[in-house]
Order: sequence, then structure tokens, then C-alpha cells
Amino acid sequence: MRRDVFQAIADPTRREIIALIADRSLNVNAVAGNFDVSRTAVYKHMKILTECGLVVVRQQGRERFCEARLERLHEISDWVEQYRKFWNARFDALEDYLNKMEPKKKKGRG
Amino acid sequence: MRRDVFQAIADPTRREIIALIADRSLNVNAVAGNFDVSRTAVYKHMKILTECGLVVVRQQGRERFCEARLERLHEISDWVEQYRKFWNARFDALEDYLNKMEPKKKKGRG
DNA sequence: CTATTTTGCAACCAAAAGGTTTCATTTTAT
DNA sequence: ATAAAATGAAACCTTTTGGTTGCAAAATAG
Repeated sequence: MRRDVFQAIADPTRREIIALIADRSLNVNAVAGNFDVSRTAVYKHMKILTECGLVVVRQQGRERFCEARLERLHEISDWVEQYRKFWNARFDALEDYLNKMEPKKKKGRG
Repeated sequence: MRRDVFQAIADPTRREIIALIADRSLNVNAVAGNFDVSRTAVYKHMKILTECGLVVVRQQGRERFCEARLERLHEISDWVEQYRKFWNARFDALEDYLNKMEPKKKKGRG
């Protein structure tokens, strides 16, 4: 199934899962233990995360360790960064405006 | 209604709308003209975008111009960037590995 | 004034999302 | 061998999402 990273990170539970396993692998039950929803629900979220490549699963005996592979987030980063100039432009325009209003306080804080 | 920027950009049509109006305001019909779906469908997407602050609408006569306000994307940027160290770490580890394999070619491309 | 343009919104619909309970399977512990 | 643990997946349910058509209202053009 074609899974989209944008859609994957749209769900807050999935973002929490990512936060949880970003720096260490955890098995499915351990991840599920951190949420109020059922293990199956967490499992489904995990499946979506693996389908879009943000997580890989390593089997070890009867456990399956979920490991974050966050490289794919560059796709999000690239998309957002292309627009940074627009919001910076708006910020610059505001700054210019404020400078014209109070030219002597252009770096002031109060 | 509480709208989430992450959820707002999850839909590809909404990302296209953002691309379309990032550098110039367009009225609703003009935006809708760029898509295969109905004007109403585009209007609904636009509503979601305004509800989460990515777009503001300026009324001008009977037209309503939709203007991108992409500052809110910093929320996405911040979220992604906190994880950059993890994917960089993995990349560094790969690089280290390759360096050990072929120490003389550590910068080589062919 | 009347017709047209631009828009918002209600009503409705199908599919997807997110959740649950239940059951089967595999691995490990006793 | 049996029991327990960890997991995958099916079946089902409700809400949300993304879409449609149709209509009403406001502004503008003729």
C-alpha cells in the first residue's frame, strides 16, 4: 500500500510513537503500554509507520522491536523549507514596518 | 473547531492549494479552477486551511481572496528538526562504516 | 430591475480512519 | 507437554474525511 509520510505524521498518536522510539527500539507491547488505546490500535499505527518507512521492525524471538528510521522525514523538511522564504518575507516586511514606525528602537526589547 | 497544521498538510490537494497561493492571492473560483474536484470541495479544503491559520481570506466586493500565511509551518519545521540528529546520526554511522571498509575512498564517488 | 457572478452552506453519500473484541500462531517458561 | 507471553490479523463498529448536488444570498453588470 502506498503510504504517505505526510499522512503518517498527521495523527498525534503516531507522532507520540515516533517520539517514544526515536532513540531506542521497543517491542510492540512496550510501545502500546504507553498509550490508552489497545495494543491492536497501536499495532495498526505501527503498521502505517512501517509502510511508509518511518519504522522498521526487527524480530527477536517472539518479540518484534520497532526501530525509528527517520530519514524519510527529510521529505517533510524539504516541503516545509521551500516555503520558509515566504514566511520570512512576511516577517521581514513586518520588521521593516516597525523600523519605519520607530527607527531608533529597531533592535530594542523594551 | 480545533484544526491541526499537521492534519491540514496531510491532504495532497491542500498542499497543492498552498503551492498555488504561496506567492499570490487568488479568489476561491480561481483556486478551484486549478483542480478537478468541485468548487465546493476546494472551498472546504480552504476552510480547513483558514481554520488552522495557514490561509487568511480577504473579502473584496463579491470575491474573496485567499492569501497564504505560512508562518504556522514553523510548527512542522520545529517538529521535524528535533529529529534531524537521529537521521544524521544514522547517516554518520553509515559513513563511518564505509570509511572503515574503504578508508582510501572516503570521499570518492566512483 | 434583472441576469450573472461569486460565494457559503445544507444535505447527503461512500470510503477511509481509528478504534474494539476475539481468535490463531509462534516462542518461551515451567 | 502445558501454560503464558507477544504478536498478527479478521470482523465489526463509529466517526471523520473528501466528495457531490442544489439552493440561497450578496455584489456586480447590462
